This record gives sequence, structure tokens and C-alpha cells, in this order.
Amino acid sequence: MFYCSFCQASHTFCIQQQINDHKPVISLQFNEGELIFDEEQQLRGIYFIKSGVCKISKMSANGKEQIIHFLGEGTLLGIRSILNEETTNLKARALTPVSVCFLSKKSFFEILKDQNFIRQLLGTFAEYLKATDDRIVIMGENKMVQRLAHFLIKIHDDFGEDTLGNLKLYLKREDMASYIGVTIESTIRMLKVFERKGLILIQGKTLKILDIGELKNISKGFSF
Amino acid sequence: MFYCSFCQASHTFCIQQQINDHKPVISLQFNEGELIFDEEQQLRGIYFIKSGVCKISKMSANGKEQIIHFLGEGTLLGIRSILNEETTNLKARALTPVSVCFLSKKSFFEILKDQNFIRQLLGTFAEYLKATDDRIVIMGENKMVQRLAHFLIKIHDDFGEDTLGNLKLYLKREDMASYIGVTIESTIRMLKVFERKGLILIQGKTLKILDIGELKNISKGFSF
DNA sequence: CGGTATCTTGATTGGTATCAACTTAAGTGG
DNA sequence: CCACTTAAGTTGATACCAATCAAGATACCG
Repeated sequence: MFYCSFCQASHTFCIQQQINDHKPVISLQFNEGELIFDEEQQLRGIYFIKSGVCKISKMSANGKEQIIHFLGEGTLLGIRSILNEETTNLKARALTPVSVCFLSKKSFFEILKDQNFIRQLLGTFAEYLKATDDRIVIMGENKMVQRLAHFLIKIHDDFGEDTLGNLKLYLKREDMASYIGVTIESTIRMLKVFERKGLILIQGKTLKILDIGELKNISKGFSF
Repeated sequence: MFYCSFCQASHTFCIQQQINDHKPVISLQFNEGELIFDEEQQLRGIYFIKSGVCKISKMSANGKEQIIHFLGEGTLLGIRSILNEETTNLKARALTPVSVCFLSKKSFFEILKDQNFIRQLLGTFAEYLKATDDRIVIMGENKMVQRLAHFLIKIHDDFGEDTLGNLKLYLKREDMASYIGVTIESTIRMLKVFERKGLILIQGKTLKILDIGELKNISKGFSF
């Protein structure tokens, strides 16, 4: 969690506070796998994730889905298109049950009058932009080993472990593949390699990180 | 050029106007190849490109340079790090002679009090974010033909042609390679293929687009 | 004019995509 | 609860694209 350079509180807290102070706020629930919004869609407002995880993706020219980010609680969705009065450029789908606040366009522009809020928003955008720049660099890595290692670390850091030490966020092989930009088959094969090397443990659907240090080395291009 | 949803003028114009209205504005010149700022640097302010083109890049884990964007006039540099009070996450280098306005951090935060400016800035950020999302998707394309075709179209659209119909922006093979995420050798080879197919014309340093329609098809994954 | 940066070409290796088949798991309705 | 259907995961064989290594050509600059 990062802290707002203007108000010294964490962004998540601030933004949520602002949104809550502004009525009406509509609460919405999405089931696992449900579509929050699609590409090229006209939104009526923005979404603030209260809990759950969703994947943000975009269809590539060849019809493959490229996952841009996995986003969890405290994230705003749909702002870009609302701000620019455009249709969405990305698709958002719930990976777990997701609970959001929906804020109408009108209410959003109302909050936007608040000097403090708008500055927080700029800070949030800036953070998001940094993360997105990093994604470009990672996608430019020519070896998938590195990208897979990076992905595992990211999921571990962002969403943590359950009580048994397994990754809390379960992802299909398909989604892993879409995120790192390779085929499902290659993903499976490389996961097996990681398992054989004692870096991870695969038990059915669950995945456990065993040697995060070595994974970090791999993601940096060392050894292998 | 896109138009501001708030003030109906083009962003470039508006932002420049705002900056000019705010003294002191320091004008700086950078020669071709000169570094504007490096990664992990502490900036004292932001830069507004008045003319010229620069490349924004980041070192990947394996020590290769990944070019994120080529940015021309009307672009703001360094805002992300100033807003978040962090060091830069990217490197900016002049590709042509570049003329910028430098605006101190203090002056920037002064302008930031202007409700209108801050909204324009949000709009600009949003646009930039969209472009960056697209970059991720393109880097995820597994075939370099598509990425090269896309790159050529982009340089053509963003920076145009000279009076002879050649691409106005000259780029080294190295920079093309860094942008599309492949080796220099592969870039050269694929350019030759494009030339043999009559899509482009290579004359020494200059490059001319002959069949932009077919390049667009290739970038979308058709044929080839 | 010599030295350095950039560009180019060839041969080889290796990583991933692709295709095809199969296994396992998860629903679903009778 | 079982038979059926579909989704997800897995494995192997093969082809192809791009990286790598090595060498040379060309342009550029002091």
C-alpha cells in the first residue's frame, strides 16, 4: 500500500472515504467469472472494488486475450473511459466473487470538484501508470521463464498466501498463459520444470511458492 | 490530436497555455542523443516538449533497453515521479534536437491548484494510459512481423512523412529493435522482407511506407 | 585516413507455437 | 447416485521463428 503525497493517508482509504461520503452509492455483486464490462462499452459510471479480484484484459489483433493486470480491492475501474468520454478500451471480469461500489458518471464528476479527491486520483493514476510501464518491459523479455517467475512473485506479493502457504488467488492455466503471453501448454510445461527444481509445489488447483528467492533470480535473468 | 472533454480545446494547446501563463518558465535545449533524465533520478520539476522527439525507455532485467514510447511535441515528461514524490522509473533521451519548457516542482504544484489544469491533466493521463495498455497487448503478440508492421504504422501516423514521402522520424535499427522487443538482426531481416514484398522502401537511412493498407493487415495478423 | 559506430549477411541453436490425442475434474439431468 | 457432457488440464511429436554467434561491409567522425 502506498500513501498519498497530498493527504498522507493511503489512497484506498481516501478514495473509499470520498466515495462513501457521496450518495447515492450503489453496491453491486459479481459472481466468479462474471463480466463487469466489456471492451468498447459505454459506461454509465465507475466501479470501486471493495473486495475480490478481477482481471483486466484486451483482445489482441490475433484474437488472443492479453491480460493487462489482476486488480484487487481498492481499485477504481472504468475511470479512463469516463474521463475521456469514450467507450472502454479494456474488459473487466470477476475472477472471484467481487463486490463493488458503482458511482454514476454524474456523481463522479460531482466528487471530481473536490480538490483533494482529484489530486488523489492523479496520484493513483501515476501509480497505475508505473505498473503498466513495468508490464511493457516484462512483456518485452524474450524468455518465458522470466515472465513466469515474475508472474508467480507478483501473484504472491499482491494477493498473498492462505493459512497453508498456498497462493490465495487461484488462476486457471489459461489465465496465467494470457497474462504472461504464451500458450497454455508452454505454461504447464514450465510450471512442471519449476516444480522439478523445487521452486513451487503443485497440488491440484493449489500452488505453493517454495523458493521465492530463486524465483526472483530467475525473473532477473540469472542462471537457468 | 484529441480534444479535452472539459475545455473543448486540444490538450496540447491548453497545457502549453497554462504553462506559459505561469512564470518562471525555463527553456532548455537538448541535442540529438542527449539524456534528458535517467532512471532512478530525482527530478526538480517537469518537462514540456515544445519540439522534437524523445524516446522513453527502461532497462529490462536482462540489461536490454525496452523502449516504451516515442514522444513528440505537446507531451509532459516527469510528471509521474513528481506527483508521487518518487525517483523516475523511466529514462528520457532526445532522438532529435529537442526543445522543452522546464517547470520547477514548485511552479507545477502552483499550476496544479487550477481546477481546469488538473482536469486536463487527468484527461492527458487517461489518454496516455490507453496508449500504454495497447503497448502491452502488442508486446504480447508472439510474431514479430505484426509488431514491426504496427511500429511502422505508428511512426508514420505519429510523426508523418517529409516532402519526399519518407518517414520524418529517423530511427536507428537499434531503437526499432528496442521498441518492438527483438534483436537488431531480426529487425533488419524483417525490414528486408517487407521491402521485397513492396511494402516499404529502404534508401540508406530513409524509410518510405509504400503500402500502409497491407501493413495494417499484417499488424492485425492477416495473411503473411 | 584511421578508428569507431552502425548496418548487414550467414550458419546454427534453441525456445515456443502448433497440432493431436488423451486424462482428469466438474457440472447436469434423469 | 450414476451416466453423460463439457471444461480444464496434460503429454508428446513436430515445425518454425527468432536468438545467438561470428564475420564482414558501410557509413561517420575527428
